Amino acid sequence: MKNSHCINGEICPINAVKQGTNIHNPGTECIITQALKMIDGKWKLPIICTLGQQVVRFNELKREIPGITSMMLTSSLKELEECGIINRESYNEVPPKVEYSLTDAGLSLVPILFDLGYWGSKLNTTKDMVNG
Amino acid sequence: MKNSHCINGEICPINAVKQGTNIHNPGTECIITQALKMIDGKWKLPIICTLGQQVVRFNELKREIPGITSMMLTSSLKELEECGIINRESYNEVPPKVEYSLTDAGLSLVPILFDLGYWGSKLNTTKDMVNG
DNA sequence: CTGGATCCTCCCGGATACTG
DNA sequence: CAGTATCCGGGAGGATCCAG
Repeated sequence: MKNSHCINGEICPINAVKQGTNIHNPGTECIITQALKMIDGKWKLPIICTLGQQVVRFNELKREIPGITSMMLTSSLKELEECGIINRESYNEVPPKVEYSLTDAGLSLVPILFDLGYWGSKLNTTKDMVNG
Repeated sequence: MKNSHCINGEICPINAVKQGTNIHNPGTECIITQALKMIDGKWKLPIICTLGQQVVRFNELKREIPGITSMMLTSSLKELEECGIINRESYNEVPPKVEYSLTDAGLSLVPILFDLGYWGSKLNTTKDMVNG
């Protein structure tokens, strides 16, 4: 069964993960860790899911995501843009108008996240049954 | 396209995510956020991937995961056990012997994580091509 | 409207020493 | 061998005010 989950003949993610934890090899980080880092942080997921299929402006996002501050929204959007998950379209108008949307890569991430959510909900259901 | 990603007719994860961010509704957290929390932390992923299909003892894990301390290994294993991802089997022997392995739920998580890793690696490949 | 700059708090995780 | 106990620093994220 070893390496049965390897992707396209690359180094087995299992080994890659272990390398990723090696402080002597910080450059060889696991691809799963890399992917998780892209959506890490308190507000990335709400942003991704709020965007969904839509094109949304800054203050719309702020309204749709209760509790987020301008600073956290700005920095989260910036990081998501830098790793290619969202598009940022700025119009030179007064007052300013900036529109955010998911890239194709961002759109392709959504079903995977829903798989993960479904996995978690099944797990909780099982636990609830065991606990009565 | 709305709700096109809904899981089994449940509330659309998009709405669930936004509820999850609502400080007035802390109990209604998004299933994706819940799932991500289960594997959150610096050492959860290395542990899961090191276990893989194997049954591994405490100090074996410690050796296989460079940099981890006993304390972080203990607490991470505990959290993973509590949410049903790993099994803990303790034998009453001297010296002590405790074996850890993935539960069925834990095993079913691995392919999803590899999907995520594959998604991330594709995204990076695309970016590299764009940047030359 | 779309952010930036500053200050502050909390807690994750590291270091070290100890135990049944 | 398989953990505990304690102390501590750094960074993520919140609050508030400011700006083009």
